[in-house]
Amino acid sequence: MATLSLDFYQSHDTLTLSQLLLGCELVHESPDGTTAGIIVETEGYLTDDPACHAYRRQTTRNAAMFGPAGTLYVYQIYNHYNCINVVTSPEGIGEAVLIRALEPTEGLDLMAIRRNDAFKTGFERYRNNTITIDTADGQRNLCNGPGKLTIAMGINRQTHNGASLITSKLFIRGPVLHDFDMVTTTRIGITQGVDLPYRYYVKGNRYVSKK
DNA sequence: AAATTGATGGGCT
DNA sequence: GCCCATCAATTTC
Repeated sequence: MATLSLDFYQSHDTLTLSQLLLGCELVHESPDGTTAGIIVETEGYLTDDPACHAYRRQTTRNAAMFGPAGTLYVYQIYNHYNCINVVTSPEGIGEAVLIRALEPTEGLDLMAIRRNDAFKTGFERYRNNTITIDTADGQRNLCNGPGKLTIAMGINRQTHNGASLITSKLFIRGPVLHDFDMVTTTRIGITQGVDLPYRYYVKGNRYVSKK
């Protein structure tokens, strides 16, 4: 399946893209190896939406959101975690799609190594945690949340915030999942705009972070 | 089973 | 100083 083009990111509004990205495959061809997973859960953030990081003004943190469509916005949340967004608005406007969960398809062993390394260097209380991919539960645990998938895919703020999904080693391939039912609901973990139905996920998919 | 809480970085309200 | 688009252990029905 072909890599999504600039034209694709430019041709739809943010909420449409939030839905169209479901079933597409996020791929990272890193120096350590390739990992990939099907996007099964997204949230849209709009410029007139109080929950959006770009709601007020451009700052050093949210600057990438004001880049062209197809730019990656990576931000840090709650200490050690990062979350990734696809910018979906023209340059100068800050809208994006948060990728909240992946169904892993490639490089599960590398994902587990990265998650386990993160446990060792992360919060002291989780240092003894281990993920194994021998079980279905272990595999489900790799990428079923925005903080987890960012670790498993080897994405970090330093090298990926502001990067282009069109020209870099991190990109999205066109839909590999077809004919699924989609659930539309409210977003998770926010304190503003809590009633807006901007969260979408693949119905029945076991890798979705939360029902 | 569900609700609560601790960890403690980095950018601003 | 204060506030988080989280994760996983712990506590509480």
